[in-house]
Amino acid sequence: MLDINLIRNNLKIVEENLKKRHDLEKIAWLKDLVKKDKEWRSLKQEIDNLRQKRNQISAEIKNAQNVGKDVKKLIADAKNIPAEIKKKEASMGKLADKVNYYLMRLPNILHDSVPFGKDDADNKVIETYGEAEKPKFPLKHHGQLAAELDIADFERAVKISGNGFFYLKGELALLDLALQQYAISILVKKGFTLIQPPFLMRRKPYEGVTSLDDFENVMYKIEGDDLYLIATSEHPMAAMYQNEILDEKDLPIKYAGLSTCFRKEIGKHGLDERGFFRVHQFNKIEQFVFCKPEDSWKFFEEIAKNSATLLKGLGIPYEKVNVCTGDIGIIAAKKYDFNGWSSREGKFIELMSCSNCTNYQARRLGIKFRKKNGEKEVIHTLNNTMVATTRMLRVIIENFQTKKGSIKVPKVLQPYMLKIKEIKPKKKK
RNA sequence: GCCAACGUGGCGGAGUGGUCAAACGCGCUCGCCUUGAGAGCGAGAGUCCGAGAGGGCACGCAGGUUCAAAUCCUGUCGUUGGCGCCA
Repeated sequence: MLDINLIRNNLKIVEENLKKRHDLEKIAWLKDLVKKDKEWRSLKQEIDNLRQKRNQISAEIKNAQNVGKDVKKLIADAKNIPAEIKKKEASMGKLADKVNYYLMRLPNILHDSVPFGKDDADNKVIETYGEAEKPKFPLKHHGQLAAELDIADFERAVKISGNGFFYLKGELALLDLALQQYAISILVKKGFTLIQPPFLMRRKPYEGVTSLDDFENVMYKIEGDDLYLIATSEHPMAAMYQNEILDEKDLPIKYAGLSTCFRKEIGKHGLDERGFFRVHQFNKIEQFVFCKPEDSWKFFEEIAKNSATLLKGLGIPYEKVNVCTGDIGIIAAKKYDFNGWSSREGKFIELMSCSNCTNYQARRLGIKFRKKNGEKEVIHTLNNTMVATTRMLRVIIENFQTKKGSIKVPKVLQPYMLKIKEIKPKKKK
């Protein structure tokens, strides 16, 4: 959410920002927003004056009663005021709702280093690692190979839970855990605290961390309870300090969120969307940082580097992309995507998404910090995927498969999976 | 899940329809004093509108009653205790 004072005092900045984002239809909102805000303020003044009058008469009534005077006339005077206040409050409420509607939907102010562009074609690759090689033999689709090796069962999962679910078995289940543990080990060494949040959240705090559309399109609701399955641990982590004032000396707070994620949305049907790419349930380690405003760009680079460390460790070629002004979401001021190389498909696929939300997310959540001199300021929040296991499993299965149909386990993961070096076809007994 | 009590500042805790928004105590920030620390003294610290003067709101949250609500009523969330259920 944008600061209303920015709109009151620096409308030009907001307008330029919308132009950069190619979000032109929202420019038309600004005029109405300014007008409604003005109306709201003058109405508030009227209401405050009425309240003052009412408070004065109430005090007079009290004083008159104390000296035994008749208060009938005063009470009659006061009697009409509450109704008048109520009427005006209803109009004020409507104005506030509209102002809020705009504020919630106007996007964050972009950082100057975000490349100008229209859509994902204009995103700038700013770093590459490894060789994006074509395979030397025909690679199998990860879902097919996993089924052949009997380390995943999609068909039976469909039978009991529907499309988009899976059983992980044996070495693949171990590999899933190993990825999480490897990710955790990197982050914990960097001073992150591992945190396992609740996997279900109430509606009201959830509204603070996601768009209303998500409730319809993405999130699973528990029938009969005011609870939703989390779509990412970012949500319970961000909501954690809602409406709190943190102490400057406790910052930064760096969390490595560990959770299963649940999402209704599911990709188009077709070969490349089957298997582990778009699924209703997956495990994820997520980086989340609360910090002082002056530190957020430093941490933005730090959490991006952690993702790079993980990909390098696994030996997955990647490109780091500076997402352009037209393709970035409304919450982030700047975003890097990390896309891993899939040699079977011969293209990069999105594995991680790293955002500096500056104070945009925190303002909506009401998270501030108290400075040493007692002043309060809205905090900055950042998040970045460390590893979303199913996507990573897909890349590992496809990139590290051998001609004879086995899968080589990346060296860094071997200590976390009982020293298994290779997932081989099982011998028939 | 049921029953009961409770929910006030950074913390402990007063206040049970109007003189109250925070007595009293602890902690915090700034200043004076001091070589320094401590003690002592003084000032400050919710939020919104307003250039300011000033005013509004705020006692878990949301409603209601009343001229007037921390205080009365209803709902809700939470805490604690008791009972029940249960990996």
